[in-house]
Amino acid sequence: MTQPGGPTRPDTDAVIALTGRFADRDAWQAEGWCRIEHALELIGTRSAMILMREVYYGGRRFDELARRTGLTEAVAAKRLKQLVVDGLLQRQPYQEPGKRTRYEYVSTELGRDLFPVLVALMQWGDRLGREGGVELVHAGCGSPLGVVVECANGHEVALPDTAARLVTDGNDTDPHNPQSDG
Amino acid sequence: MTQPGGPTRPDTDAVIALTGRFADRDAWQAEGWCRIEHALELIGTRSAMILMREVYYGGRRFDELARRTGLTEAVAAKRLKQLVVDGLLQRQPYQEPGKRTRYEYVSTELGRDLFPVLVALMQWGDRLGREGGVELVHAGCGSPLGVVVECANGHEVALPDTAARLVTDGNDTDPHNPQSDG
DNA sequence: AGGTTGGCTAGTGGAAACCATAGCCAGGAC
DNA sequence: GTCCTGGCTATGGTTTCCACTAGCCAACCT
Repeated sequence: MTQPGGPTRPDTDAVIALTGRFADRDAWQAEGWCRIEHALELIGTRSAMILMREVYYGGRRFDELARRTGLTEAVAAKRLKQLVVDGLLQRQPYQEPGKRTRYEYVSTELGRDLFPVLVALMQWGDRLGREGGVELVHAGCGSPLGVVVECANGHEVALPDTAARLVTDGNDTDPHNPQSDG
Repeated sequence: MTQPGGPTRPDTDAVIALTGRFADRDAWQAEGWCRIEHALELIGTRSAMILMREVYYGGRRFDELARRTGLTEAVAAKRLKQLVVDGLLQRQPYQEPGKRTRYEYVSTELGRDLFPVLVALMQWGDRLGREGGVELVHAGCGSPLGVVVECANGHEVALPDTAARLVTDGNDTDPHNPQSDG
């Protein structure tokens, strides 16, 4: 798994193998390459994450979301506005009989795609061993949810079987074409 | 899926069904019940997350981690110390020939269990459509990684098939025993 | 003994996150 | 009209995050 002539530090049991141009890890401190950081720019605050949680739990209206998250209205308003700008939520008009038109917040597809992140966090949070809490279960069979890391070919992938590469490297560094490796 | 006599707001297409005592969502704003918040207490900062990222990428030594994350040494030192206290990392002595004993940071099992969270975040970050970046692939077949939400019985679970319940409710609210629902 | 290096620690400051309280505004209820 | 209510907005404060700069300390080297 180690690149020939690659990193100064040998691979160990439980790390991700760096391949291609990314094998020179120290060349990539510059910002803009890490998708985790991109994700955290949008949902890196506690308020953003728990507001999305409440939307998943069916919360829609402003005061509902503010109250159930325990956030102040000021923080909830600011964060909801940002989540709409960022495309995770959208405002939808609604009208209860005899009331004026209001807006509620519902998930966009981008927001719904956050589901695995929430599940992964809850699963990891479960390992922290605090008492009680809420867990997610499969409505069909009642057993608890978790996430499984898989590749696009459907293989379950453990940490030692993982490699990292720059997308601009294409597939020329994948193990099937080792001769083209820089 | 809607609880009989349940919440005031009807279920919609893409939310998690609240079951049992948790169906009264407004009774649970108190802190301590949400595993997402527990998780975020430990890895809720950008610095914690990207330090873990670098450990996954094989970083071990202090200056390596500080430099590759782009964090200042002060921030890196503070956060690494906290990650050790929280049990995600541990300090291991090492000695290069002719050098004094130093410590490097390696993942604990708790830290390694964070892997699906990182993958989920990267997968979601990919949807944000920024150029380039690093992606994770299966070393065996070269195809990109993602996470799949599954229940403990191995069923793949989509958002509308998801229910939330309090763990203290046991299984008495699962769909197989609807008569015991309070 | 003095210099160098790796691994921190300390001080300062700005920005962002969060809380608390108070105010505003549109429109149905009266 | 006036009141009330839901949905914000504004102000002010504390805390946390993070950057920058500078300093410290224990070896190892000379």
